[in-house]
Amino acid sequence: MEDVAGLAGVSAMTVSRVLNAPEKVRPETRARVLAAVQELGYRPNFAARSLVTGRSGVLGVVSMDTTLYGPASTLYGIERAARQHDYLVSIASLQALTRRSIAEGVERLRSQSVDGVIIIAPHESAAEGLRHLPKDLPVVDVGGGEGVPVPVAAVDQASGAARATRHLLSLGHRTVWHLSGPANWIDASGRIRGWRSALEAEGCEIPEPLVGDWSAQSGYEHGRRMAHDPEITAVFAANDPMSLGLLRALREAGKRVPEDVSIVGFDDVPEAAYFWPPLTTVRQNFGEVGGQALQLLLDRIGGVEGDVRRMVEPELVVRESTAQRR
Amino acid sequence: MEDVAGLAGVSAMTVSRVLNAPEKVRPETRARVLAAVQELGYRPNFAARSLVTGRSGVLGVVSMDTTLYGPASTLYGIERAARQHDYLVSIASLQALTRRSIAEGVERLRSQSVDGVIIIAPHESAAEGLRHLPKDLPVVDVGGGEGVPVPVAAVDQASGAARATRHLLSLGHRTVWHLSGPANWIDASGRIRGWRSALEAEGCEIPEPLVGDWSAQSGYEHGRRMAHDPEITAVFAANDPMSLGLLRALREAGKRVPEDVSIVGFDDVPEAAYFWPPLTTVRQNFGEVGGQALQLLLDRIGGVEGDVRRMVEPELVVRESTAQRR
DNA sequence: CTGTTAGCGCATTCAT
DNA sequence: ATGAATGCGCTAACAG
Repeated sequence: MEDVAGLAGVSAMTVSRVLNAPEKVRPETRARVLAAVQELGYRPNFAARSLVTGRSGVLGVVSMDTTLYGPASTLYGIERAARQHDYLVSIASLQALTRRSIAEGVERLRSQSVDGVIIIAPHESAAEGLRHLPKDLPVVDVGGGEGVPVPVAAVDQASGAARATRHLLSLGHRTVWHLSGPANWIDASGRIRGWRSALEAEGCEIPEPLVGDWSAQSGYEHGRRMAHDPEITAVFAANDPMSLGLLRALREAGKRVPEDVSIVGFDDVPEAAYFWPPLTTVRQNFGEVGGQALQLLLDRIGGVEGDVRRMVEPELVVRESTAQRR
Repeated sequence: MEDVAGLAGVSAMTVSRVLNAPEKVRPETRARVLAAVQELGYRPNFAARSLVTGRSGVLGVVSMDTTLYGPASTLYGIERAARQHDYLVSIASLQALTRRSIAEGVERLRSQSVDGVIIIAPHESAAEGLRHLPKDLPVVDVGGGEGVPVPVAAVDQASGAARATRHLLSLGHRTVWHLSGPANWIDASGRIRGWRSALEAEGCEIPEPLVGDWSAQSGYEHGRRMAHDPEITAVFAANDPMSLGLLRALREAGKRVPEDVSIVGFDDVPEAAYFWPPLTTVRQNFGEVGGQALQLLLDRIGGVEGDVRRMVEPELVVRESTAQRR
């Protein structure tokens, strides 16, 4: 910076001003400095600035398995939004969602002095972890449940599940079975809630939910059993991979979809339109959730207080895996 | 830090040593310092350390669309490996893989003084971008082509494609058609190369490759056309989503897989085993690639010179979408 | 093994 | 509108 100042014939201070508050410097001086910056290829030292301002310009994201479609898309949304606000995003991925591992991930990020952290941890045990966070670090949760002590951005799972269920009911099905995710996942319980309330509202019988583990394999295994039950004419599966497994199991057992059984999934992964048959499913706008989470975090960093919940509405995408009950 | 030093009755320097080179401090002193650190909840200031050491402990990853299975998995592998070496990973995702956008991503990362950058950009235009990188920044490329001027970690695409092709040939098919990715993607051209050479080695006719865009939709569209040609009994598709589209198109047209047409994909996404029929495909170990890339980068940061290529062998996973020619 | 001195590159404060 | 002095928190180099 001294060099730049020298070349431009000003003091280091002026260079600093040009970079941080250009309007406080006379245009001609500014131009000279900028030219010098260009010529010398000067790059501000981030660590030094951070040392004196106390802010790093880096945000952290703690997440489990960023390989899954949901977390990956959310992360992508966060990163895109962060870029627009001139923030960089660092990631800490977790092996498990225990209170300890969450604390550890946050700690790792914090030791690099991130300005705030977004936690993607749609699991009950995460809520516990969120309660024991350092108070002096702005934190936002993505997909968190009700009792979470920090701002939350999430897709309205219950609403999406209700849409799916009502769609099936409107097709004349007596009731709707549910292949759910593991019970201690926030998303899973939200979807169960929405499904159940939609059935209740219509006075339908409420079957016991079948519990899968999100994988296509678990959908397949449950599907093999369901195929034997002629009562089952409509199934709402809690995500698209399970729907895929379900689809295959039913077909192998000689059931036709949607003629014999209608199926609705959840997520709308890019491939869902090319399942066989094309899958009716509930689309989650993860990018939007990521953007909302970032905004919430920026607010927090800016000193805005209070617990906020930003809910994003999911959307039912009707394709060919659902049909009128016969 | 002064406070810690005071409480432990030592100088600030000793505290610093305890944190960075514990073996250079007498155990009892060390214990006292550690206790003081605990009690005061002291956290080293990262920016200050970085300012004086010149290293930040942060690595950058530049990638396009971390939503796709390949990049997401690679990123995950990198992050996991980085954690073991006490590095944090920051990401810069790109909208497009032009020379400009790559330079911009690297620049964004560099302005936050990352110690090195890994570029996931399996696209030809990226090679151009890689040639114009700052010389003073350690860079490693994932999935890059031959002429790339930096160390590269990648799956051996040609080898995987050859395996897939030979598998089909060994099943008695006269030749193998290829549904490729866009020509300017490194992976796509590597797979074309491997497929072609395997056909040549057996003296088979080499059909013109059909060019898709990686999406299930493009697989579907090409599939509709291919279904009319009775000559086509074996297809090697350049990734799993295209295979999915292909599968559906063929079936809709009344062709059976694998009885009428055999299909091999590439990637082995988690759902591939639940396609209908379960997809024979080539598994890429992205985690391994990520780990290798990180190691390469660490070497570079450590001053190791030279262009290195670390190739990871893919593996053929035989399932039920391929069968003997009838 | 431990302490002292110095300075990393920048922004804040107070002058001019 | 610009400059000079000061210190952010830490570690490298040297001294003891």
